[in-house]
Amino acid sequence: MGLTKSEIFTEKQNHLAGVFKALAHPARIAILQHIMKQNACICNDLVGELGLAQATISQHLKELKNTGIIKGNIEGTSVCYCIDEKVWLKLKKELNAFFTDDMVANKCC
Amino acid sequence: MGLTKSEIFTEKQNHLAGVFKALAHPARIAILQHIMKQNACICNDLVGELGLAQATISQHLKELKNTGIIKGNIEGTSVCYCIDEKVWLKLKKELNAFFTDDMVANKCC
DNA sequence: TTTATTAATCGCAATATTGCAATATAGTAA
DNA sequence: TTACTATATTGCAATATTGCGATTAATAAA
Repeated sequence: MGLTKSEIFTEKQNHLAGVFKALAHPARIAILQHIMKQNACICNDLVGELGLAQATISQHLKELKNTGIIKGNIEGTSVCYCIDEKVWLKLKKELNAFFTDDMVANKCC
Repeated sequence: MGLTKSEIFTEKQNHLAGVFKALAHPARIAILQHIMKQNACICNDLVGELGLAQATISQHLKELKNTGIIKGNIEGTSVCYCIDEKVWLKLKKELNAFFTDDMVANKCC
């Protein structure tokens, strides 16, 4: 049906899946890496850097913004996007918890 | 077009995105958590636990198996799925690196 | 004002994902 | 053998995602 049955899962599970989903595209990975490399903010040099159309990149930025990972400041005619460090560290902790805390010694196969 | 232009990204970016994609569904999160909680392997008690049809769960398991996160051992008539610890730790490192190594002090917005 | 420039949004086509009923396959039990 | 159980696979419908051209909105420069 193409429609995820989110009602049957916990909020935490839906949230985690949502975070992973936001990162589940190479363009968005590339965008984040690009933002991280520049010690300063960048706007849409991305359009030049990545081989994607402006509309496409704008959409990916929107998705990243919707999940809170990045935030944008209008600077004159262009927009400056940066990682939201608070959110970033929170996500890092969450993912780490998923990979660690829930992991019980599991030796069978 | 619905078709990700993976040619224009690095292998690493595509790989990372692929890992995130495998985890980008609450059912797959739930399946992994379920496997982790049981100190032993489980098969398709999942069909009872989660509210999804057998065919659907089998498909999610297949996806997790394809990315290498879990592996399945045939045990008589049923199949025992477990986390592949080697892969799991590798992924944990990779994701951690993504969230840490590439992160440069980034104070602007 | 007019003209660029930057970025967001709209609308569409192509493709992917999700979910499930039905069926197929494989092993066990009788 | 037949019957049963557990999984996998197939085929389909509904929905989501990806990508982009075209347009729009907003600001800057002339």
